[in-house]
Amino acid sequence: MEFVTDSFGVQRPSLTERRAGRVGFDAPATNTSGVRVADDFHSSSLEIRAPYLTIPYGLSPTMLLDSPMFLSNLQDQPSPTTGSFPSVQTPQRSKSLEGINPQSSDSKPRMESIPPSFPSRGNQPGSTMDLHQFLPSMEASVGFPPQGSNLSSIKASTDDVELSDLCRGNDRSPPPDGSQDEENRGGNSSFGLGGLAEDGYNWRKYGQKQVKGSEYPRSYYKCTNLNCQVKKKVERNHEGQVTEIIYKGGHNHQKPLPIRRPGFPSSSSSEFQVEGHDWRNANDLEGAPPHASIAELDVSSNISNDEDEDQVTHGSTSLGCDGEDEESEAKKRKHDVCAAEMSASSRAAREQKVVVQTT
DNA sequence: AGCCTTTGACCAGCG
DNA sequence: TCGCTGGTCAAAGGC
Ligand SMILES: [Zn+2]
Repeated sequence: MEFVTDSFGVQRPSLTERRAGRVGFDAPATNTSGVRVADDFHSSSLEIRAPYLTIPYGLSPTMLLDSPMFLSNLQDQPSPTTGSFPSVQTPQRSKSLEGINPQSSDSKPRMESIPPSFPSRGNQPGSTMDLHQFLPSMEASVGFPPQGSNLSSIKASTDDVELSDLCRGNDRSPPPDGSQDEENRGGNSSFGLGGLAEDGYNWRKYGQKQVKGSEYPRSYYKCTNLNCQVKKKVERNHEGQVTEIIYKGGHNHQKPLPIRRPGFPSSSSSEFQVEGHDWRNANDLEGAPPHASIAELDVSSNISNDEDEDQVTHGSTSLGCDGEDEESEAKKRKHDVCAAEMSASSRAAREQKVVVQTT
């Protein structure tokens, strides 16, 4: 991706023109459908993915990232990797970093969003952090396996953040089966889970493609917020579970108002609760909105880690009041949630582990 | 009407 | 220069 000045995501004039010119289509031959199944798995993505962090399912990546504990621990707790406990290693940035942070003029655009905050902490390349400590706290704040969310693992790299094995439906991106509509429509997701990886933002899918390194198709999403060019790539397996999520850029706005009703997850807001945790309530609340923190975080990620906290705190979240339509949505969501929960429970048995790998 | 997903095609980077 | 690949566009259609 390419970065871009500030108009990232926006149709570039040149492009537009070009496209306009070709309207009638010529249809050469690009066959998107040429699905290739991971043959050389990892070929291109390897570098990027190599470094990753696997987190117990139920944890929200965002939370992770936002969690001060987590961050601080990453930074301060270098320790050897123990077999039983996770450790994090910070990879050095890989090539593809680009970002997009239009808003922060000073920062170069780059890609990463949630993750950014994550990696930003442990930027020392090659360093290994012990996650023992932050885990507990995270769990606590997150509320462990949140219903409906099946985050089984998260991968994070300095470049892009990757969340792996998120539960299906977490993302509002459509499941393979086609039930997607429920999830996506109007930014409401059926599972509501909005995706753990989700951060409580609204996303619009703008493309899908079979990526060579991955077995599953990758979906591309953009933040629907005006002026926000954050993007994310989501990969889902045949079951609809999110296997990987990569965020790019940082949000320059607050999360959409969640409609949160006790006991019910909300659609867009569902994302807040994806992990059974409400961003607004947690420590991350304040600013945790991935957006803000991320945007800046990633900026600092290359450099120092000190500022993370500031950024993390700087966002103020409005606890949104409930909207009217909220109820109807809530109902709808409830329904979805139930489904999600069911599946979640079945998946509960998944291994909960944190694995960090470095290149 | 508005917003979203789907989907085929185009574009750009890279080897 | 060519082909591959990832990313994006935008028309079409759904809700
Ligand atoms: Zn945004």
